[in-house]
Amino acid sequence: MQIATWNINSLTVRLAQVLAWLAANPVDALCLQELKLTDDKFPHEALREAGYEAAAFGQKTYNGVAILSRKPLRDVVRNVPGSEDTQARVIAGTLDTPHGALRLVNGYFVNGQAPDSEKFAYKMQWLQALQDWLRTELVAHPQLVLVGDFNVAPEDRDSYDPIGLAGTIHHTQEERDHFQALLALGLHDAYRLFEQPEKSYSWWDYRMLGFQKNRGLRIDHILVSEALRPSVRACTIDRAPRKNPQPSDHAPVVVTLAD
DNA sequence: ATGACTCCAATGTGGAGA
Repeated sequence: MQIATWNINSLTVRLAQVLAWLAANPVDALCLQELKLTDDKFPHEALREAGYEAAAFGQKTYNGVAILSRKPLRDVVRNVPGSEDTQARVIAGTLDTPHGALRLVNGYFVNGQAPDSEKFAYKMQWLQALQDWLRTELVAHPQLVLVGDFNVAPEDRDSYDPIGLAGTIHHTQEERDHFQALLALGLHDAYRLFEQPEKSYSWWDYRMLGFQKNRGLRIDHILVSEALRPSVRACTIDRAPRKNPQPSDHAPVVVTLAD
């Protein structure tokens, strides 16, 4: 089975591209971030015609996450329970597979703006709350996949300019420590389970021909639990949609698990 | 370069993203 994650930077603007991508890549589940629309405007019907059900968690203007799936998603949770977060950043649900229940957690992690900002402090709190929740989620759901736009470049090789950007947002030690703390829960970066091309990124700035010059960051990730690790067959970044007219600034990441 | 590009809310221009 295949699970994908894609920050589409407005589902209103990108719906046609999402449908085209799904037609070419009929994954079992697609996790979206930055819907930028309220739930009453979510395009359930267009997605249903494409063969996907959706659990959405949106808000006006900013944020918003959804899980699209070919088969029903159950036990859906919106945001980290008890977190009182006013921003729509997490949606989770369970898919029943031939190998048992698979818990899927989709996050639009806080950007954090700058290391000395209030938004960065919020990012740190948010990451801690996610970590604390996932610790218990993993006990309840040994087969768990955490996907999303993490807004963290975990290592220097995940940035086009690790020296020039050292200590700036996405590159700070605090953010990387949080990423490592997620791995320490018993999660594995699916992309790094395989040999990958150098300079592999999932996001490129719209400005200054960022994509054309491959000045990007690898900040969209798929983490799999220990129980799922032996099942992972591949993990790839699909750069093709970034070449579309009016693209999202992020590319989809896809993991393939043994059937 | 407090930039660049894109989206949103809104019709002025600024916030936010990363």
